[in-house]
Amino acid sequence: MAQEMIQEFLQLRKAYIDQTLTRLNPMQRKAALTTQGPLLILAGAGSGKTTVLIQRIANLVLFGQAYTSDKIYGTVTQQAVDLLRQAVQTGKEPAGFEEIVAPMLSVGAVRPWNVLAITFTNKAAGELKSRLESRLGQAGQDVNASTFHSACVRILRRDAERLGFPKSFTIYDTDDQKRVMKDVYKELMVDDKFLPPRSAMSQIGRMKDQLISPKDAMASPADTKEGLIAKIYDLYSRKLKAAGAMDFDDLIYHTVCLLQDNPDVLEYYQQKFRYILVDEYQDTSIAQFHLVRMLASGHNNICVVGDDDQSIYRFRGATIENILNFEQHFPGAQVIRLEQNYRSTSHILDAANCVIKNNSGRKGKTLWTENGQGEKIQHYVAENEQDEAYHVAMTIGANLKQGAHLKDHAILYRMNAQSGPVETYFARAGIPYKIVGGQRFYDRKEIKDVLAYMAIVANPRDDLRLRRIINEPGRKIGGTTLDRMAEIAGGLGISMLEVCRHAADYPALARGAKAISGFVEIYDQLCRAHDTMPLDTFVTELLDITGYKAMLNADKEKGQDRLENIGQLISSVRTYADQKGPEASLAGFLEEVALISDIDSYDEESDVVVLMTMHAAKGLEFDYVFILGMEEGVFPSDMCRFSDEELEEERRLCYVGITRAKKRLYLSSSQSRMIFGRTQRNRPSRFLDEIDPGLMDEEMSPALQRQASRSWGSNRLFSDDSYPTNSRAGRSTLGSYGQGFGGGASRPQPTSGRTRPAAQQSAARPAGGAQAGRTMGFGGGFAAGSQRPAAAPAQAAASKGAAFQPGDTVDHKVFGRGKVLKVTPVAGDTIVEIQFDKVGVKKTMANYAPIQKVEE
DNA sequence: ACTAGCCACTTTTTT
DNA sequence: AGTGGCTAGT
Repeated sequence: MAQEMIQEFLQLRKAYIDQTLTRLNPMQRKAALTTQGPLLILAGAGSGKTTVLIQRIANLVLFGQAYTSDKIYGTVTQQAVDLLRQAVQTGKEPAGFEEIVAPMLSVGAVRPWNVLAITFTNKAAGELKSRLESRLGQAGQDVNASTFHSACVRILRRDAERLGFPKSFTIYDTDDQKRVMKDVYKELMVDDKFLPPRSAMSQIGRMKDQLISPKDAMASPADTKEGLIAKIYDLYSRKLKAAGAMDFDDLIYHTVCLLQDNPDVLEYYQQKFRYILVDEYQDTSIAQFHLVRMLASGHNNICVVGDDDQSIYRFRGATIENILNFEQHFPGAQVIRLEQNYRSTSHILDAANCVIKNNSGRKGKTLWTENGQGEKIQHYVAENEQDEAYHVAMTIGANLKQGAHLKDHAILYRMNAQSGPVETYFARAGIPYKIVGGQRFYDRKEIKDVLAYMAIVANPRDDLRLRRIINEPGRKIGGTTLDRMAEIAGGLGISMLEVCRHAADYPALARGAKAISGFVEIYDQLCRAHDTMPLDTFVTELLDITGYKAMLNADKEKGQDRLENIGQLISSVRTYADQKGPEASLAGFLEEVALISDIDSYDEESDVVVLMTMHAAKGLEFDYVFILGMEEGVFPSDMCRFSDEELEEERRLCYVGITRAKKRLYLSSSQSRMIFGRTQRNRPSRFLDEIDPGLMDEEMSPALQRQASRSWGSNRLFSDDSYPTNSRAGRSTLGSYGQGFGGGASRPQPTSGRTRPAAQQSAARPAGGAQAGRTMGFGGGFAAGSQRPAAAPAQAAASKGAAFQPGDTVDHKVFGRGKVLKVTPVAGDTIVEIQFDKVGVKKTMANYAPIQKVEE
């Protein structure tokens, strides 16, 4: 009898646990319930892997191994069985459940702080934590979730001294690295033509990713160049160590060294992290693999999630082999594939599959979905990048009319530089947007200066940062003095600041001694301020003590902007201090700044169009996705011309880009594009050719259609000579032209040059032709397609600006209705200030903004 | 020591 | 094309 009761309890317990996973499909469920031993989850794009990760952690914390175990902690009573049955049947926990049944539901439940989850970005870590918190309450916050880099910093902060680094070591960014490298080049008298510093830096980085020490590198140089790199690597490392600094790669490298050389430290972390999860495993490096394997070798509970088709960071040292060879690295590993996609329409998914199947060396999987076909993918052939930007804006406008929001739209591209034309267009048209990536806020000069001041207070050994600000504002401490100082410091093996303190003792510094002691005075003042004040007050005070504020106040041009930026920095210090409470520290803040990336601050709630690279878009999803620059030489990039491996990486990147889209995907290629200061004509990307034509509609820029009709006789523009592989574009152009011509509705439009002298036009506005084309396009679009662009551009521009008067009611495609407040003519255009009903006052450019006068 | 002007280089992607 | 770093001149 008792045995039957126990059996029933076990069955009910299993059912109950199952019930907590109701939203998972069978494969996802299996992944969430497989808690012991090595596990590889091959998760295709949009397969719900984040949900699985969360459910898996929740299952660990709430139930441990109860799902598969026959153990029961406590005595099974009829009451317990009844309560549990009731919970299973009703889906609700009855009174008494918590006290009587809950303790019997778990077998070896895992304490949340014994779980380590590694994510790719800080943002992903934050999201994981907050979703865990809503599932598990406080326990969710106790789970360790962070990036490799932040996890390593935390480990190193405890024990950096064992490696000969101060606990408050500085983290060097790329810019800092470059400066050190410059010194190294000077000291070793390396010719930077023979070996570009960038190349040396990246090769050194790759060595660190492979756990090759400077000694290893020096021991077996394959040729002179490698020998030289080894020497550079060695000196570079010594310099960083002397400065008490680590670069990004060092954070991983030194952590691995620390754990390898200190069994007690390793054991501590093996005990601490009993369950390890690694997301985006396809983008881990060799060093990261070793780190994971060392940590996991205690309990062997290692779960990695990834998609070999989404490996896009090889250039940064990621080795796709980690995921391909997981089963060899961790014997007995189970593998679970998640291939059902919940994100995209089947058209989009099929297109992604079309592209990626051209890669070799894949684990191989095919995503499928139960979502409908959806609309076809659109391929827009633009005349140039302005036309491309214009088309994006128009399409977004049309989507908004259908009820979509700005934030549902993402514009993706290969390189940050491609954001420019779109940005310009959006800014003028008043379309709200945000760029993710590009130059970071923290990369601004004034910010880096203030941070450098903060850094030398935290780490007096940081010579590099000292050099940055010792004469900023000017204190009559010049290059010669600094070089001598560096020499003395190097000779004595002490920091430059230490040399400054005794400047008078060194004859070489006699001339600058007074200025130097003035700086030391300032430095000591800073330290006192730091010791006695809250962090944000300290930074505010710092600006006064150092004279930095006075310097900016004196600068009429850029001073105010820069002070505003610094104001932002101070408020982020305040936010940090509020968040961390008594835990807040200067080093902690600097560390957060060093490791933060732009994507981390991306806020998906704010209703703006978002622009970013496809790399940055990894892990995100949007209803409407635009991928710009689908051209050979742009995407795939020119850099991978000679390497199949790199071409495959580009293709994976394309796969990532396509699979970001939920509802609609817009691809565009441009016939000509200004790139690196040159106008190029690229043929459409091979990735376009790889997509089944049945999945895609093609649309050609109106400007190109007109051109096509003009050159039809000579048949030059789309001859097979100029577009060898673009027969599809050629056909459809002719097709659409043919229709227009056949219907007699359209005649070749006059060129802009005919109605306005070409010389005058180009003098007034270099890209006048293209811009005029856009302006007209907008007009046509807003007149519901009834108007054909026909007027001369100069007139169109002038008349459009003049069409608005204060008091007019206008309709803006993005902001809706509004009243014109003010009209200000400017060179070639008109600023129209509008009070909108919903979004307040905005300024727009008449020629660019999607506005139309409304008769009342 | 500082400034102005010139040249060269940039850009593939980022923790 | 733009920026940043470097040189030469004051």
